[in-house]
Amino acid sequence: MTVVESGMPTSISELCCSPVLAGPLTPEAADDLATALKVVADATRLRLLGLIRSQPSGEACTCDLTEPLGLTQPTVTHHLRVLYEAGFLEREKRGRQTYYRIAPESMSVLCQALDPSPQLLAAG
Amino acid sequence: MTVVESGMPTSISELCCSPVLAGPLTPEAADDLATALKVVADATRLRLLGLIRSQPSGEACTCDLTEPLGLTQPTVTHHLRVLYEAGFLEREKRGRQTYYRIAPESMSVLCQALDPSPQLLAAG
DNA sequence: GGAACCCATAGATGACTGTCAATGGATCTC
DNA sequence: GAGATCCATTGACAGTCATCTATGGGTTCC
Repeated sequence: MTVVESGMPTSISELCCSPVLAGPLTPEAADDLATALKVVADATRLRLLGLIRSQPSGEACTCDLTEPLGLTQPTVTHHLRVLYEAGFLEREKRGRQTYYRIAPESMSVLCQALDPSPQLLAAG
Repeated sequence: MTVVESGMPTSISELCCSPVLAGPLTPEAADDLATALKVVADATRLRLLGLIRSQPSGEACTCDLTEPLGLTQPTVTHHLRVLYEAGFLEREKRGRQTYYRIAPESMSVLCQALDPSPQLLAAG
């Protein structure tokens, strides 16, 4: 059986579309943005995103990721879970393996919230 | 006397211009990017950036920032120092006060390292 | 059905960090 | 110069988190 799961939109989709750093932030808005950034502000998770993105199929299962990172399987699973629950990854269970894909637009949303520069505003 | 200090380019300018998340990252590159992201992945520091940016003069001194944040002066000074040393803020000492400004392009550099999406690549 | 494989969970531990109180240094004002 | 003001530094403490070992739950293959 094939089960496709969509990440519960905890942090990413909360950020909406306005470049918040254009003005002062409410404590709540700052917390939401900081929570999403904390997920990406980790070297292991950044490498996971890079590894998954560089796969020809655009996806990777957990066992593909432990060896290049040099970490144990529970640690890799932990980081994949964090990325998934924050909305940066999609996950699909096929047989014994769980495949992860980059959630489209997740990075763009984060950047647009961070940087109110002209080219980003023009693109939106 | 007026002393203008430029942030020692610890993390931000190390990130260069290539969208690293387009492919797999070396442990060193991942560490550099994560270090820069950790600086911004804090609600207090995000609010500081927003407050400074929203000043009509584009700059703010420490005493302007403690009260709207509801934090003590040493804590605010600590966060301003972190942002400065990472290259997100410029600082200028005038008399008793120290004024902080947003370092131009610092956010754009971070976003370009994070997001290899078309509109960002086209702008570069 | 049993063995092998893949992944998730639980619990423990060490390291990092955000915050504060207390203090010191530098500058302005009178 | 004395006092006041602004900022930086230090040391301490509590909370968070990345990692590991050990274990359990499914799935495939023989």
